[in-house]
Amino acid sequence: MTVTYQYPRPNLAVDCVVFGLDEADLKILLIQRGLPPFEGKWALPGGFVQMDETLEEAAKRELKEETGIQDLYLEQLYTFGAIGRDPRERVVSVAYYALVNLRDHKLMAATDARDAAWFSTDDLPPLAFDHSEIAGIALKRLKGKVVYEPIGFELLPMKFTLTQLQQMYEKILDRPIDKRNFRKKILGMDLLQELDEVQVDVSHRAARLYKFDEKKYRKLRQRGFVFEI
Amino acid sequence: MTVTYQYPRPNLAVDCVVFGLDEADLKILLIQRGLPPFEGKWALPGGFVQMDETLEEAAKRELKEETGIQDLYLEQLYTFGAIGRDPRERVVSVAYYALVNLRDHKLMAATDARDAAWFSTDDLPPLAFDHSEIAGIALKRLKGKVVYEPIGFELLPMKFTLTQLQQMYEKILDRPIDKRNFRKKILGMDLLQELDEVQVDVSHRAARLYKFDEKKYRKLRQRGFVFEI
DNA sequence: TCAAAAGTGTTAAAAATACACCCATGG
DNA sequence: CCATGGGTGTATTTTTAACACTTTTGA
Repeated sequence: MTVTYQYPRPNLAVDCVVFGLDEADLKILLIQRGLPPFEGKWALPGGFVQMDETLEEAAKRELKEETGIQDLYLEQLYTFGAIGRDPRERVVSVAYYALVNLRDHKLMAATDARDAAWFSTDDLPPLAFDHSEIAGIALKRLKGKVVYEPIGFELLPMKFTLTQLQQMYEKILDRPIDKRNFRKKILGMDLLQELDEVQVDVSHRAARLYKFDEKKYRKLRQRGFVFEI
Repeated sequence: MTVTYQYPRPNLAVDCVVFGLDEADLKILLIQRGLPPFEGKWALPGGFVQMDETLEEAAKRELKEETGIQDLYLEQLYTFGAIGRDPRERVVSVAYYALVNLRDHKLMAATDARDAAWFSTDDLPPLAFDHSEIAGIALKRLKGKVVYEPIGFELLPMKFTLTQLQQMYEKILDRPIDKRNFRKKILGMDLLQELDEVQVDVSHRAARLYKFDEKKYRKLRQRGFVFEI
């Protein structure tokens, strides 16, 4: 299929910075490119926007195609439009960032990608295009946003302990948090639902499990409540 | 000039939400469209991105062409990519928001625009395309950002009184601020340079003039200082 | 019984808020 | 001399920060 336009148009793409958390640290999902340009190099998953899909739909489609990941928290980050950012031709890219629970999402590399893998945010390989810059901006946004919106829960399993929650913030913000003050604050918000369950298979006292109460949060926010760590 | 591509591409545009402040309230700059679609309707200034310019350059060019405004604080807001947002064809638009000192910028409507005018943010006319939504998101962003980045100064003249500064925040945030506490806080940040000048032509005690010290702010920020109202 | 992490309150310091009067100037 | 907005300090409340020991559990 070919099309003709009266004026030239930039190509429009989406790129995704997918964050995941494991026991060790905060990670980003990268794919190894199977095609030129930058063949063999690591890059953010992404691709061109089709005419019948929104930007967010394009981001979700590409993620699924290239990494197998579905059902995630996705939010627009920034649009990158520098002239030479793609060596072939003009490409403007709308970047998204996503948060997933790393353990729930098994990777499978597919179309256009040789491989897909998680990389620690403080040990990223050199990336194709301007993807290092995009990843850096995404990380900065995540650090900024996680403290005043309850998005960090997206990185955890549905049921989590207060220590897991605290460590999530410590890893993202890269600073220690006082355990007692943290618990006081987070429980005081009345956003967590205390479950009648505790950890299993741990060789020490099992911690109580909690889950984030989305419904309660929405109600509180309507009344002017602002989440804050 | 015509061009042929292998696959269809969305058209790429920019739109600008320009905020200005006067004695009365916070305003947005609109143009009255001189061409279809939505001919005669009010809309955000904007237009298509050319191949040899970045997104920000496109935004600045369109603003200058359509309203005569130059030299302003400009920041990317969000990219809008819903399928039917332009009735003619698929157009993805990168929205920017800008802050100007209303009195320094005389408007002159030009290309594609019949007219350009300032409208109070709480009394906007119905707008073309999805521009009402864009304006709403821009206002929300401004309210959110003005409290933790010193961008509000862009709305004031270079030299301003503390009362003007306070009223700027009151108009944007839409809530009263205590005069003494405000002065204590803002002067305590050590970001304002106290000038040896006072207001002229006022029929009461003339207030001292200040200016924002950009250099000092950058230094402080490097040391971890975070601006906050 | 030991190792490992869970769980729990109080005190001090800092920051935010509430609040009212005198002063300088021009008309 | 009056109207208008400019300029200033203190007391109270709220929020944040610092800090250490006992409990539970499985190995």
